[in-house]
Amino acid sequence: MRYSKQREAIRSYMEGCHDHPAADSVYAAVREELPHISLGTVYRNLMQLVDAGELQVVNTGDSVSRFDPITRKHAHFQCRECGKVMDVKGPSLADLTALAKNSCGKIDSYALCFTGVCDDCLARRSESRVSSK
Amino acid sequence: MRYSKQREAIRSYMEGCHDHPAADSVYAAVREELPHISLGTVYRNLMQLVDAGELQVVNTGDSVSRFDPITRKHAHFQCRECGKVMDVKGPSLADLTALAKNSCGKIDSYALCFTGVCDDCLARRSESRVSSK
DNA sequence: CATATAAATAGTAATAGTTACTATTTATAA
DNA sequence: TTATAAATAGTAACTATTACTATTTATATG
Repeated sequence: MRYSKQREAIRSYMEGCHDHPAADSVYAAVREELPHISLGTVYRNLMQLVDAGELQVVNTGDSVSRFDPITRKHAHFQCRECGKVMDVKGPSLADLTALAKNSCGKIDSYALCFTGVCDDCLARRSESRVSSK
Repeated sequence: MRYSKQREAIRSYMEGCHDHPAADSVYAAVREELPHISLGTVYRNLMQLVDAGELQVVNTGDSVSRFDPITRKHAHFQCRECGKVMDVKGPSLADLTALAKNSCGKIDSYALCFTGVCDDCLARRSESRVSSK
């Protein structure tokens, strides 16, 4: 894998990025620094970084792939109101397989995404409830 | 929701269908009975049946929506070799939220899909290993 | 039973996310 | 310095899904 300023920009953007952006968000962000970068380059490099073990793909079930710089397997939470995705610590593969009753094959990974309403949206709700009274 | 033979065919096909087909598989299957049914009709009716609580959407993370006549929330297992999706009993929302450490908001649902190699593919593997010796 | 009407359909076009292709640029080894 | 292979930008293609529209059809009512 040869150096390229495009990949470096993507890598350094993703490094401290904990809001699980989809490719188009990464594209928008990196374009501030490299206005001529193409969306295809963003996709290609994100996948290369995944293959290199520097990123992880997160699929919440809403038809877009998101990217996470924390490569240790972990659960996520997505707010159905604002769409935000957050990390969830706790469940390990061992915990989860211990709960699983079926013997369908050899389990070696998982994807777990919780759904609900995030604290911010809950707060926003009660704010507007109060102010409308 | 008015009767239609198309919806009835989709409903009765899905009723006893436990292999979690995607829309295109449902389309192919129902076309044997109704050769002129259109793919759009299949999608529309599958979603209507989901809205009516007769089906559930299953997202394994491979970019297609699958459909499941068991509407009680449950986990799944997908074989990375053959793509097959199976039901997994055991983990409940209560079990899973008990494991989750973060307080990101109010969790009210989840999607859990295990990944690995199914028993059939494991058997196929050892078969070919034996026969190639 | 006839018929009005609103729901559903088939067929097609459009959309979103993603991948593939290709001519050109660029990192880097010799 | 230069050869070369990897990477890029830009565009086209692809897949899953949704939207649109003219036509058909289930069904409630007179």
